[in-house]
Amino acid sequence: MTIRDVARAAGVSTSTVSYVLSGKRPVSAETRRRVEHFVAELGYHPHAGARALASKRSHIIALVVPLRTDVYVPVMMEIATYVTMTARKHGYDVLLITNDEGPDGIRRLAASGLADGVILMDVELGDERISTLGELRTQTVLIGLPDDPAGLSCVDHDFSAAGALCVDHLAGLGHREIAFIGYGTGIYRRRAGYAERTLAGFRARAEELRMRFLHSSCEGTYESTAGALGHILSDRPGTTGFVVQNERALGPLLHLLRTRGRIVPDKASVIALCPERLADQYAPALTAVTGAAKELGRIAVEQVISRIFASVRGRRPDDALVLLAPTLTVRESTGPVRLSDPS
Amino acid sequence: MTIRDVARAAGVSTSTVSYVLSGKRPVSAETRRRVEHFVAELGYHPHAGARALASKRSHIIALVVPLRTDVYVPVMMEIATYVTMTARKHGYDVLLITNDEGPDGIRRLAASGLADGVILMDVELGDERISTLGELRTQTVLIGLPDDPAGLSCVDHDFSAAGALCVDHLAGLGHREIAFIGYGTGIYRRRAGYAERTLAGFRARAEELRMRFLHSSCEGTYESTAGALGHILSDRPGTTGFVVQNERALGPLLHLLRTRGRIVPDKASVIALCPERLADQYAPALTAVTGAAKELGRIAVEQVISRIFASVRGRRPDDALVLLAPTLTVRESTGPVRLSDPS
DNA sequence: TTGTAGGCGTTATCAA
DNA sequence: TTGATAACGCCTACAA
Repeated sequence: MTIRDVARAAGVSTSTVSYVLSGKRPVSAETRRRVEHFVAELGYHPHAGARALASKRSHIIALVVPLRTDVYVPVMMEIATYVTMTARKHGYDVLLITNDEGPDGIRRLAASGLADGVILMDVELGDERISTLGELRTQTVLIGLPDDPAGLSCVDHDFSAAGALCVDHLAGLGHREIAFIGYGTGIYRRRAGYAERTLAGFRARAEELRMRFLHSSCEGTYESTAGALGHILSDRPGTTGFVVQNERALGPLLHLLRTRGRIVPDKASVIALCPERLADQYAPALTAVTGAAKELGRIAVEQVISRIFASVRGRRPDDALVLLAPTLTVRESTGPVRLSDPS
Repeated sequence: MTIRDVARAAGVSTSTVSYVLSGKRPVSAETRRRVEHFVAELGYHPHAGARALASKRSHIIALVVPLRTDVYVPVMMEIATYVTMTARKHGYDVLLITNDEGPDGIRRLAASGLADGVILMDVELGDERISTLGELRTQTVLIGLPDDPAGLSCVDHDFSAAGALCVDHLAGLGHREIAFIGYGTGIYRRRAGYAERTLAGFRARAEELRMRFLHSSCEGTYESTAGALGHILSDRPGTTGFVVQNERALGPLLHLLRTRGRIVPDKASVIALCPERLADQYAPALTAVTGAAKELGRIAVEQVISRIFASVRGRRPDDALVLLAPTLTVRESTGPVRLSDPS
């Protein structure tokens, strides 16, 4: 089943079939109808390799996923899913690449013409992979935000705004002494953008509003959460607001606050930086600041594709930098400060 | 940078370069060395499309992932990761396909020659996609177990054995009255293999050992977990062992048992069917029955590849059916039954 | 509006 | 042990 079979069946030349399929030159309505009819009837699909060879475009986008498991995995999977669906909508397929291949993997994709573009997930501040990308002629988009995004397009959540939004919400409820419970120290050490930037946004806004605040790292186990809370409450017993960016610490924290008599939300407010699905799942349901994973995936794909188009037309692609605004959803875990009664 | 450039540089013909790379015919040590030298020096990678066109093999495996989100996502991601890494080790790349394309998506992959083989994840008992696969000449492997796996290869965890293993462990500790807390009813209705088969294994073994048992569905929220536990304890107040196959119910359940005075493991034993990482994370750490996700991915890839090889050589591929034995890891949440003291 | 034909980079067959 | 060369299926510039 090749293009010639379709051409013969429809009584036209192969180029006409090709043009009907690509739309790159006008075809009379009648011919187009006949060709499309036989394409459908014969179940014809152009041979991907032949097409890539002749057109110099594979219609494949590579998605590089991290091997690390400290990121909240379901979110990555959700992004990957939306990347795939959006790509398909534009006639592209998605190739999955694990990060362990490193820069060589991307070089291979570029050199073999396997991928027209690359989407790199989980980019870190100071990411050493970024410099390697410049040499290649592959179009690249980052999900994440490196120190220097020159020559690339980037999409990410506006984590800084998310951190600030948490502070604003708590401040608006009258809290004056708050704490940030984040990820384990390893994550800050490797400068994961989502951790570093959220904390920075939190810090800046808290200082701006002259609030007292504390930052505490937490590995996510029950013990480490207990440790973090212990430190906070002994250093700053007056703390009433908790901003939590650590999915695994949420359950333990709620439990610990309860056992310590700090009933949420009457005696303590908790605001989570986590996906909606998670926030909904606790009792009390958590007020949360969230970013839309599907948007990330969609925009990343549209950015690579637009870069690919530009480069095909011989233009230098514009570098885009999109930061998605976070959303605050108020649920049951935050409330106005009540002066602690002496009872 | 094509094969001709390498050939010229090494002073040989293009076919010699090709044969050095593919190893499909003997090449003198000296020539091989020279060719390999220039391949590396020039950073040559064969053009994927051209290769696929000439050889009729794309060296790409398609991985079809479900869109549904009720499966425990990190496990799917882990499988996908290992599929990718194993595939690379064998010189294959992995194309990500979301399930929303349905059978047409797979037809497209086959017809366009984009994929040499397909791995279908999250296959259900009575899966309607299976029948469609027979028509295609693509080699297919299922992760999961359909009612009728004829003409296909399958890999999956031995969920039935896992269910039985839980019963055995509890029985060995002296429990005589146990309960199974599973997923929401929707999952059983669509006959997800991991749910149905685990429960069947649990049932069969419990009956065999003449234990009293109950099955309770649970959506995974705090409320539904409370509901499930409430039913169990009112119907069978003597229940001392809990088998839980529902990641989200674990936290709530532990908390509920504590508040009801059924201290784990002294007054109640809990055994989880979940990944190690999760089991480790609770206090007390959970005794758990687990399957190795990486093995699943690895075996699936090796099965497709072996099928592809067979079909290339004109043989009909053998249908394999591999069920991976589960592992029991005893932690802190299970212990011998203590007769409840009257205090 | 449509057809003809050259070429894309590899593989593999046939010779030597 | 190696080389020349005809496919592989499609795209697209050029003709008509």
